[in-house]
Amino acid sequence: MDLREISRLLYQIKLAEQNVASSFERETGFSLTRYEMLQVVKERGVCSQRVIKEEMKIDNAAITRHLKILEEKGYVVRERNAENHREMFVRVTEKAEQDLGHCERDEQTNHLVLQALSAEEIQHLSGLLQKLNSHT
Amino acid sequence: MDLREISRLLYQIKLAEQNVASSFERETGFSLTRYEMLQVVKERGVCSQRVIKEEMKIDNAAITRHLKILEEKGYVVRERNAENHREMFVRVTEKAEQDLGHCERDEQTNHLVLQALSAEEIQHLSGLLQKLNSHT
DNA sequence: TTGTATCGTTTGACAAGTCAACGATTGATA
DNA sequence: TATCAATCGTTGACTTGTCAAACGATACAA
Repeated sequence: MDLREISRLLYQIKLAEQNVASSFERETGFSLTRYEMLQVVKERGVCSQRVIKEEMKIDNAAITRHLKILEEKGYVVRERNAENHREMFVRVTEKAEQDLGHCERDEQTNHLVLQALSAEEIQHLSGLLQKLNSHT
Repeated sequence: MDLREISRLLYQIKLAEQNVASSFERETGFSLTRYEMLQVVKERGVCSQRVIKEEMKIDNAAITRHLKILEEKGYVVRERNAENHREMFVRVTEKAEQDLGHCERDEQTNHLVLQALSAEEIQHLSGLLQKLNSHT
């Protein structure tokens, strides 16, 4: 396994990422990152940006900017934590719940991944990625 | 397999891409994309940007910009095709060959992927990605 | 020969990520 | 208690990708 073969593999991962992310956005109307972010916030009810950062492994700056956009679109509300004014508390709005539920219902079977891979293959892929990601 | 599970999987792919790309760059000194680009050009001897585009599935604009940087660093030379002045012919320099060979020798076993996955697992991952990528 | 379509590349405007520097709070300590 | 350090978030500069518009060849038709 020389460097050239490794780079081919890594480049395949890059292409896969680009393909799936853009098809996800095309099909749902949400960017993958913002969809995840809304789900993370929704599942916690209320949470600080630090929690989002730890959960999503994404840079603080990116979070601030995504939340600003989500706020403008009326998907989240932010307010300072009264007990600790450094923290911003985020929660999703009714509108977000509705729109998320909406695309949940719309896009059941037509996703790129489901077309390309069987359930077992997806399971397998997920396991490999988890192993890869856990090695920092 | 609902939308939430799909987005989790896709987000794993995104994280994997970010991890492997940045560790590749840290370890070799080349960005993954530019390394691939140099290899593609090197393997063909001389080629037009259109060929790079088809091989790498990357936008034209990105190619132009990467090549500009590689040219500034002395890794590639570009000249118009004398038979068709629309095309730019690209080839790698001596310096590129040397530096590529250099990091080839340096970085044999310490790559993230090799630490995380066995040879069979890598094989398997590659197959799954290929299947995924071939579905557009 | 003169449009006109097409090709290959370049450029500009945007999206989404990084890092580093900053600012406001809070907590710890001398 | 005054100061100093750590925490949380924001902002600015940069990278690397996209798409769309523009550009200079070239090819082909009338």
